[in-house]
Amino acid sequence: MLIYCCYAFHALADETRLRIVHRLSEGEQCVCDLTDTLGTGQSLLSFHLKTLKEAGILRDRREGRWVYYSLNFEALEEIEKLVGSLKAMNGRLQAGLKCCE
Amino acid sequence: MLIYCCYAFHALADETRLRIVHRLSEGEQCVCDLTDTLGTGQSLLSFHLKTLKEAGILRDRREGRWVYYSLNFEALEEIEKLVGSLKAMNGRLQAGLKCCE
DNA sequence: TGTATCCATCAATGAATGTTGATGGGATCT
DNA sequence: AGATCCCATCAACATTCATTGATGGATACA
Repeated sequence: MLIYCCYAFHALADETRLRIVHRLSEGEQCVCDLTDTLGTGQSLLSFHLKTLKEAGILRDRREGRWVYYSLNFEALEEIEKLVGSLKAMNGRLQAGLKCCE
Repeated sequence: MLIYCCYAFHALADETRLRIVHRLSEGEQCVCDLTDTLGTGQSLLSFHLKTLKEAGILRDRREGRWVYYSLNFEALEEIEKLVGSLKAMNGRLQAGLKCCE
């Protein structure tokens, strides 16, 4: 889980990719729409989409000439769970309890 | 918020740093303890601690010769909020509603 | 069949980053 | 004051990564 999140964090640790994710949080989009919206070169955008996809954060779906990308709900949940678990242990210790895992 | 989380994600996008964060989730520790636990060189560990601190994820506190590091609860909450908001919008669209921001 | 569109891949370049070893600064102890 | 311990910083190197432009593959349309 730590290792997976390491990949996921790396995928999210880029301004262009975060903007992509933010756009896709509004719903699935094809590459050409993202190119227009983000003002990025098509080649570069494709590289970032691949990075996000390989990290499990995006899914893709082909429809004719177009490829649609969308967020992978489960990946976001994994990240949220990890961060939450760190917080949880922190909170327990702040309350004077011990970690039992 | 996106920009801040970009820095935070970058800080977390490293296996050594994730292990540091995981250790510190059990409570604050001084650098020499972390050096023993993680088996990392002292110089390298100091570099990673600085990276995490500059991203706002860690706090440090000096006590005599020792410097103690601990997690910054607020930073983790920011990350959790961002990831959660992405999920939330995604969910709304899956339910057929529109994003109104 | 030929052309146009959408997208991925490749090669090349420059910048950023992780790692190591050596040095130095600050605090404690004798 | 001198020695020792904890930690940060510096220089140097190798590696990774973002970016760009060119090429190619797949699909749709005339």
